[in-house]
Amino acid sequence: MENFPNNSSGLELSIAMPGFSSSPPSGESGGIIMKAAVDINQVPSSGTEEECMEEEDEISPNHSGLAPRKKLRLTKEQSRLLEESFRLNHTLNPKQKAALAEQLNLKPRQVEVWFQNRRARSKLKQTEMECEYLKRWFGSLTEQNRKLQKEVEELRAMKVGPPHGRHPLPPPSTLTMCPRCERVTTTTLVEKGPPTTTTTTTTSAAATKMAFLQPPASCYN
DNA sequence: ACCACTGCCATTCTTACGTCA
DNA sequence: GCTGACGTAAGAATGGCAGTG
Repeated sequence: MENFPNNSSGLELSIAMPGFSSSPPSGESGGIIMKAAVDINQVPSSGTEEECMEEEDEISPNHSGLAPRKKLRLTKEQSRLLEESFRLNHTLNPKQKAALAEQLNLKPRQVEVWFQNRRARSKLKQTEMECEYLKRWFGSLTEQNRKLQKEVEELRAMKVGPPHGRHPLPPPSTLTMCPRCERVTTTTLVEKGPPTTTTTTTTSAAATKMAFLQPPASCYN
């Protein structure tokens, strides 16, 4: 059973989102090929931006207004290694940071910043996906609400005067939302049973329409 | 209480790309 | 087709704040 991500640090949805491709995180934005992209196997030669940066950023640029800060563009290989590390760990301890920085020929601070920004991008992506998910959920609930309203109207009509020998309607159902996890359930009342006897199912309509609709793991705890 | 360190966040700013005249 | 101006997205970097040991 897939779980809705309930830890924001997890940052990885395991749900299938229609219209969303789990694109490679950062690096190449939307298939854009950067002109300045360096060959993976190419060792940065003297004069590449990385080394310029390495040399220049000893000089504290910026808000003095004098030396405009130079922006480093990571090579594909550097990005690849960073992504690989990120996949393993979303945060680095000082040792890992230093080792990675040395391996990439970057400063520890740069590695740190990259991870910082990478976490932010993940979170943003996560938020966007959750937003989309909630929109779809809302749409589904609206539809379900519409059906239930219709059902209520039919029941009211029956109460006024049911035709003789008419096939009985299915028992009325209600939507309830778990206040803790906001999981919506459809509750069907069973006639002649004790008041607590209900058959509770997850919103089947929504669940079938939206394969990604999964209750949070906390719900099962 | 103070300090150093670290993560997060909002923001700035550079760079590369696409579009258009 | 080429070119320069302009707008925009991506992402590297910065500064500030809060939490922690």
